[in-house]
Amino acid sequence: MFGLADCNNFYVSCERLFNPSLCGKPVVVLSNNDGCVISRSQEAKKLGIKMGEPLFKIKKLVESERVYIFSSNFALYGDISWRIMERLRQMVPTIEVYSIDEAFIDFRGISGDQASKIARNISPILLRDVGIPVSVGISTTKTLAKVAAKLCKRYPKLNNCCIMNNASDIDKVLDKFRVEDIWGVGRRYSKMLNSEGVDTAKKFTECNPVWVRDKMSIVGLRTWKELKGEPNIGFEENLNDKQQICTSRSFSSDLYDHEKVIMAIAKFASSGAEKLRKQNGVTSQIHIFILTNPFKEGVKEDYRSIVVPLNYPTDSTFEIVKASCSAALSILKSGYGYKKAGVIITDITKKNETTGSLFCEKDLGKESELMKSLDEINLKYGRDTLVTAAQGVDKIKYNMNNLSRRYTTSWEDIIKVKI
DNA sequence: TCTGGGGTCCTAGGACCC
DNA sequence: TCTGGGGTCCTAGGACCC
Repeated sequence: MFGLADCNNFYVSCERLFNPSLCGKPVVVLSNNDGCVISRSQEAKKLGIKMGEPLFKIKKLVESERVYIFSSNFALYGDISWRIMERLRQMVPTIEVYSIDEAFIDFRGISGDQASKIARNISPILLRDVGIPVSVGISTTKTLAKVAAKLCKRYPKLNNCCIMNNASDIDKVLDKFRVEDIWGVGRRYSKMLNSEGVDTAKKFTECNPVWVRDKMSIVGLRTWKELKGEPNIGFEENLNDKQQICTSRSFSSDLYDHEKVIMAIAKFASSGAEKLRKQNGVTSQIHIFILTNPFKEGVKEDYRSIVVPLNYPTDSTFEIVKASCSAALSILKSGYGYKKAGVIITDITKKNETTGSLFCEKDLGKESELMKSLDEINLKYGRDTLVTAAQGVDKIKYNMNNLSRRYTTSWEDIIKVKI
């Protein structure tokens, strides 16, 4: 059996944890720059607020219905997530942390009865020890466990735990389960399937596998097999090392000043480099991209990206910032207002498994020590205590007008709460 | 006026090799 | 009129996820 533990309305639940008066009220959490809705309480869903909806489109509703609004506070959510995962690890054999608010559980080698017994305890214990409501679904494959977890959210009488293991139950569930709700079937595929008359998960399992493979590639076929109870998606305990690290932001206004865009790129590059060092990686290739506001009509539109190969694999902030900035400089065009930019670090290998370069003139050992000191100083005295000059001193403006405190991770904020 | 950010995997097609 | 067969690697783009 496989299980899935999935936090309910995670970001909203985190905000409520430190502000219980929000319980029972409509609450939403916004994306960076206070752009779109990315988490909604049950009450907010009931008001018809959709996932991904821009804030300005629901302004009226927010005012008339007194919806509580929060800017995203990832320092808080990340820390609460870590607590959830640590507590979960103590209860079950093995977990795969799948996202900030979800973990798969490997129950293989344990009897169905025992797995069910454990599963029923997870939600009450996490609620008691961490304070976050969690749905738990278990079944014979990851995809079916996803279905089961979704049922918990649909039927409160399940008490946040749904065990789906006999064939006739699964059959009944799939018959009522819409194809667009299946994990792995997105907007495009559900539209295609619907147009072919395949509107339920059950009908999907009755499709010809050759047809499925043809229309939805090998990925779709895997989903098809999983729904029929045949495990086809691997269980990965260590998903920590990223194959690419992307750091990007939208700006609060269009930037016509190239210098400002370059400063932002330098900042993205250096925070990417820091994440790279955290996983002991080195990169030999970076992508830079810049774009104008695609929603704005009547202005000149531009999207540009460039791939920069590096001379030798590196984790140095200096190298990565330098390469990123000069690449960005080469693609920026005057007269365009840039709304968003980003740096993607790719071609990542392990630092200790990478051979040095014959033609590198730098003392890489020294550079490594320097980076270590840089990271230590920024850890001790706070982010951006020490930055590259390219990044500049002036902060680039982002909208963040409804930010809660970092209740669990910032010493200043912890003190404030106590007072 | 205001529209997120960070990932994964797969496929097709081009450039190149012998 | 006729023009091989078998590969690899890379990239862009598309699909999906949260």
